[in-house]
Amino acid sequence: MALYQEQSLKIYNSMTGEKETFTPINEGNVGMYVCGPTVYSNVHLGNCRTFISFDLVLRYLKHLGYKVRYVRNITDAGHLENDAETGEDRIAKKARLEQIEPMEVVQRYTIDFHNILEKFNNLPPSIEPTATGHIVEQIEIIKTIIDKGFAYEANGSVYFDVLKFNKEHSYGRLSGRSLEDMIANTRELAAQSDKKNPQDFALWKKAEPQHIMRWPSPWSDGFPGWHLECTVMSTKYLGEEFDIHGGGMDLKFPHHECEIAQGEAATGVNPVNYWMHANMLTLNGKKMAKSTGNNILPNEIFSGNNDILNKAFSPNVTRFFILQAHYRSILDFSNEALSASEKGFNRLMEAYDTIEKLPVSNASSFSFEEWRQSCYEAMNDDFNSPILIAKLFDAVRTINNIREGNQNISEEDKSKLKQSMAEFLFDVLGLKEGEKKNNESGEKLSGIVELLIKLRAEARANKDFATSDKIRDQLQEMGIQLKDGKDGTTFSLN
RNA sequence: GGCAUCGUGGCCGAGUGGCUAGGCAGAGCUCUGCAAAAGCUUGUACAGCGGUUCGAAUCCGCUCGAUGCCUCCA
Repeated sequence: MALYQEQSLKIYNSMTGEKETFTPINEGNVGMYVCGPTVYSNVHLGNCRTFISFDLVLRYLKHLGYKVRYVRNITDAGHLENDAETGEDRIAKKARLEQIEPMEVVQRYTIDFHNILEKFNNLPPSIEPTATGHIVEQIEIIKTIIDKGFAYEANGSVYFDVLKFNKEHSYGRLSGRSLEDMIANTRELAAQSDKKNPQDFALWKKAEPQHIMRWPSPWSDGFPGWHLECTVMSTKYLGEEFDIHGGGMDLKFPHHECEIAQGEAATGVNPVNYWMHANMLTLNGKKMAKSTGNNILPNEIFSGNNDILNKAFSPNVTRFFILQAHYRSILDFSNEALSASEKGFNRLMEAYDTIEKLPVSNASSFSFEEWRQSCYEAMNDDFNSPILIAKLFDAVRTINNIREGNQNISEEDKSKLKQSMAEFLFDVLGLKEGEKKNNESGEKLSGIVELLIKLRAEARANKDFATSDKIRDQLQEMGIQLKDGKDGTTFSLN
């Protein structure tokens, strides 16, 4: 029996604003689509938060025994600067500025994106399609939408007719807007536009002569609109109706709203059952964004080479910091918050390592099953990783108390606890087991330190504290921390 | 201006109509030759003002403040 049959997962659906019991279309299988990055620059930590959030979702679904097809796209064309009338393609702009081919830009930042996510220990998607690889499909769906009467051609470009669509369906459900309000409050300057209506959005844009990224189509040599690629690639690989669609909160409107419209216009059915939106990461209380310079790059965190942090933090700790907040809450990034996470994280991992050394008793003084189920309940409640982590810290206290002889654990519970902790820490939260000093020089180092510990112990036995303190203090200066415990001295590298 | 979200102890962050997470910092204690490290113990906070209720920080209203979207954005 799969775990998902025992556990009742609830997901907050942005469409309804409520937590709903998750039931996939095909039992045991989940289709999930997440909007990926536009690869025109390095991903910053804010971008990463979204992908880490959905990595948590993916991992938990898999842990529950679902077979998940996870599709995450790469936007390598069609994403314009500013508005669609005058904007320049982001990729093309970068290529022009750096005097390289657009595909070089795409390649460079796609590689960067993959590297960073790998450092964060994100699982790769099942399929990672690109917009430029699906031009044919995008042209086909535009034809369909035109045939159904929800799009029109104007001067070589094709626009989605929002007003027409709104008469038969409804536009604005996801973001809680009404088209009437949008029309009443639009700040659109009625510039030279081919659109019938300011709310209409481009499905296909005719390329200006200087525009280098262009493809032939029945309407013009041009390029697809940004919203279209996600509709095409999600439905191509997951079906006209699929389970989960995710993305950053800032994509809710207009991007996801347009996706719903395109999907319904083309197929007549609502494409997505559960909409999930990850909230923003802020820095100094403001949204982290490339355009404003208010951001930090993952590599700047890992190296400590930045003005915000006073030291480097590992990808593991950074991931832990992100998971200590719920994915739907705004999270503020700061040196203090990250150091607090680091300390907590280290304590958690040390307790995990302690489990196997615990003395066992005939019976446990606590209920393992109750604790385990409380961990599942946290995750079942819309992937509440902060609560799960709190439960893991409860286990830390229990583990330490057992070690101190204040509590007991049975042989059976001990192995179960170890297994469960590993599952939650590594499989579900996606943390990496500490980088062990598992190489040859590491072994030699620990041999040397063990020797010094022995010498120091001898000095202490002879009450030669000058020597013993010298060894301890100098090792400390080198970043090797000696820890005098009940059963001898151990050490750790800072 | 419109739509939406949020405002929790020194800091970060969950949650909830009464049983009042968790982490970090602080304090006390244990251990220690002294330290450090580690461990244990310890915190009644929920923007303000009204209202509903036996009871609200949790529901409703207003005020103030912050943020997001409305144009590209994870």
